[in-house]
Amino acid sequence: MKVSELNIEQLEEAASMLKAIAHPMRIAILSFLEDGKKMTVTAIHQKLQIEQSTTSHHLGILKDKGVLCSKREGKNTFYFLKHERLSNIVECISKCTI
Amino acid sequence: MKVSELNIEQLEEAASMLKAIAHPMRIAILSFLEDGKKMTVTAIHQKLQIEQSTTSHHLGILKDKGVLCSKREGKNTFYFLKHERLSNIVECISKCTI
DNA sequence: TTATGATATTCAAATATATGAATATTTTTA
DNA sequence: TAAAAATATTCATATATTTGAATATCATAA
Repeated sequence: MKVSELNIEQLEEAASMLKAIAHPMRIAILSFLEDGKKMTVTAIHQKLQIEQSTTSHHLGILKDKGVLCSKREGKNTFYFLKHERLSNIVECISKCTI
Repeated sequence: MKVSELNIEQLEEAASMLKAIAHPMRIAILSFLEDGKKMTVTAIHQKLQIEQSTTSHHLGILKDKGVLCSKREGKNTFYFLKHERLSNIVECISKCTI
């Protein structure tokens, strides 16, 4: 499908997904999860040095908008990319900002 | 450069560029400008059926954040993609939302 | 030089997003 | 079952974004 054939619903869904990604901490999270890696909330919260609840909010946004998936294992919840392809967005935007 | 090596300034610049794109009308604008196409404010405003001033705001945001360039020719201002590569983002996000 | 067309800017109001403290929930372990 | 660890949710506050009417600016042509 050509991008120019996107209808308003598709434009809104794409925008909502991009908006979820468009935040410095959330881009960092995506970069941690390249190549199928999985991380817990605590691991991300410690690596980013932001509050646990803030981290959980960010992960919730990414999951809600279809960027991440999660899987509970005991006390931990592991988050990971829904589509490997999504790493391309971060890579592409990085190349355009150099 | 690997995405995982991005520092906070680079993360913020990438986020700011992505945030500029992350809007249904602005994604539509990007789709109009694929393949090096150039369009005036009026043409975009008519094609999107949104107000002239709103259109100008959107174009200003995209230009300010480094997504578009503009070139005045007489009374008209033509807008076009700064990096052809940016079409990939829209294409990628579209594939992930199907 | 004035009128017209094209674009940009200012401003206000409505809406959305971000953050983190406090608290609740879920799961395991003592 | 009670305590502890991990995560999620609620809530309030601060900040940012979106929209469009009104107006200003810029460029051309009469």
